[in-house]
Amino acid sequence: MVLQKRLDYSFYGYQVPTKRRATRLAKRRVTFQRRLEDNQMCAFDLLATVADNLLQEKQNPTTSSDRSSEKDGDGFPKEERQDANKPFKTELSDEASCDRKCQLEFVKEGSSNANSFKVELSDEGSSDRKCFSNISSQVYNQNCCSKELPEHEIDGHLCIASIVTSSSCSEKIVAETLVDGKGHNGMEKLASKVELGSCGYLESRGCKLDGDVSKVKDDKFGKVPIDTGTGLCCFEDTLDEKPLALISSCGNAKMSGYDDSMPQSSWSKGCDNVLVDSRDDDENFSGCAHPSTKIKSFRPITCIDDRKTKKRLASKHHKVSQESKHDILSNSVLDGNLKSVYSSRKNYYKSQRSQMNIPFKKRKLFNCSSDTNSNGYIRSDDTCYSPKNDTNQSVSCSSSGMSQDHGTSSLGHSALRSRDSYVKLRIKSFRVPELFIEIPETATVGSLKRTVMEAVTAVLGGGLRVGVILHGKKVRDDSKTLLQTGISHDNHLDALGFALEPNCSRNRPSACATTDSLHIPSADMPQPLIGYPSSPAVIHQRIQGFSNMLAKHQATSSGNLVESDHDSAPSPINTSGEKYLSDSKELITVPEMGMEALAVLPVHQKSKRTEIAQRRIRRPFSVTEVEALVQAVEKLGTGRWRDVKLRAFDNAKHRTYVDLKDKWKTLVHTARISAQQRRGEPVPQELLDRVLTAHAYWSQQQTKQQLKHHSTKPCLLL
DNA sequence: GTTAGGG
DNA sequence: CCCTAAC
Repeated sequence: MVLQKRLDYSFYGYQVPTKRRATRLAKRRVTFQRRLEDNQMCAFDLLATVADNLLQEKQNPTTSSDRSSEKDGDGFPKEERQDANKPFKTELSDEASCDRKCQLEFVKEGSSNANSFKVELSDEGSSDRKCFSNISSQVYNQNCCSKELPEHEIDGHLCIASIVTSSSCSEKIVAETLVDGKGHNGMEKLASKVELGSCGYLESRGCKLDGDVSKVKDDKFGKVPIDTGTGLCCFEDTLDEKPLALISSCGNAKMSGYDDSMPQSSWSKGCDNVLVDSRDDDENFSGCAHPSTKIKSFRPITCIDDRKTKKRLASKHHKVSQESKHDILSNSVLDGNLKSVYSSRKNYYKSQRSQMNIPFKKRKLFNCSSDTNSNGYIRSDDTCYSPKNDTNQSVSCSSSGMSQDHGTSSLGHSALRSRDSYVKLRIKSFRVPELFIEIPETATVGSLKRTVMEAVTAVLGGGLRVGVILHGKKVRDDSKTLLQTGISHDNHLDALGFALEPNCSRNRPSACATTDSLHIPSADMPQPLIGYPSSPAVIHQRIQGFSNMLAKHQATSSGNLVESDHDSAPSPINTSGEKYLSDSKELITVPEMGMEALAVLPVHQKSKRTEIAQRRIRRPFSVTEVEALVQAVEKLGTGRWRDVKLRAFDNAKHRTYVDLKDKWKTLVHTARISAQQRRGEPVPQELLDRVLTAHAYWSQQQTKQQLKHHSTKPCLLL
């Protein structure tokens, strides 16, 4: 099973209504428009936005006109309308019983080319709908036209717990996205560290990612039927048809309700419903289950002309991606972040009331599409994974940094504002690079958690630094004052952004892995899990860029052996992947900025990124591989790397002959140094001895050859 | 496209 | 692993 998890997601550039309409009808027809360039909107936001509106409706059941009268000057409804203590209910079947129910429906609008979809709010039969247009250049897969979200009862606080995506076009089921609370906590810490002048930053509450409680508990989750009939939304990328990622935000989320020891297989296949329980400390409890909410989104990927990119773009990969496009399923889970959003909203109502116009700007998301980005803005990406192998499943989960959003910032627009000459910034979150995890279905949830934790730790532990971006440019001069730089309280700081950047190259791999992995289709992996024991060890192997690979290959005595491309999955072959790579490694955040700013920033930085080559993920050679290499070299010699590759690593597509040559080089070096000086996974001395022997032998042969040449040549000349 | 070697 | 020169 393949799990792709993004710890954070972001997007930017969609417009939020600036005003509530005067009439009820109008009010309910709020159109959110995203910039085409972004071409994507994550389901999370979509839902969040809708939920936001729902919340308002709930709070103000009256018509908008009535509501307006109730509003304060800033237009925020009074808080007392919220019934915070009332548990959030999810009504799945008994609609009639719900006094207030909202149905979120993703509807394809117009022809397939309309490229827009709506989210309809059906409130007691009425058709309130919010229309999102241009969410994706191409939304909806042919097979998936509409998505229906389960009804949610709104109770004071909305909670759209999860968005699970699955593809109706494919039988493949999406795996679960698990978010390890720890991992997220790490992120939170990260974010909090950078936060400047935070006001009212709240700890994100732990959110549990739960299976569909209503059903899962009974059948051990996993039996929840996928409701393809309701219609799934598939966002297809028109640009290059690459599979896009799914977005889901996973804040502090943790799996609960599952037995750690339970094999994932029990739920990985059938459980496409993920329920997120969001608990709010302020409120007794609020949770919501969203069974069968499925959204599939594809992120548009722009092709880059980068030479390197091209180089690395294995045609096969492209191919695969495209092929797999249909197969891709991803689940996205919305998590507690949403909740946070609402809480924050709540706070707004409570204290600030000024930002009504900018509902969701709070989630600052920065997307950097492949074409954009240069300064580490990352497009909220998406993750797509589509293993051909049925056994493989992919999950993509992106979590948004929204969890930190508590709406406490005093000003809606930009976080920056102050009466005095202080610049107040509030960084809600930094984006954490995507992680790519592949784990056998038979692994336990517990091991999954550990794996995720490991990956997260690797990312966060790599050392980070903060970068400041102003108007799309990195501010490198640390000695300048804020004023000199243009970061002053009376300036519009919309264009100010921060980025977490790796301090060293260390983070790169991880980022890459995650990013790339998305696009690597299953096709790419000839032998998915075959030949790999589904032991925990394998799991480690799957964590690209982080842990040592403990791959246990079933060494074939003869030639070809070793890794199929599992590991290569994460390979940065994709164009998008490449670009993102650099992006990924940077955690990005921006103070609350207006939407425009968000949209604009990436653009500024567009060009630069493209040029940054993406480094392949580091894939330490396993002992098995080393053995295969040694064996091949013993036979073929040191000058025939291509043959060595074909002989022993033909199936390991991520190992080029150059890699093998390099490895041999290091092996020779390793063999010559003392054991104490060696690092990484220890190579058996026996192998090292063979390396030295073979190296000596072939060096001698080479020398002989050269001598021959030298001796013959002169003769000829003479 | 391969090799070899420095980085 | 990357990059390049050299073949």
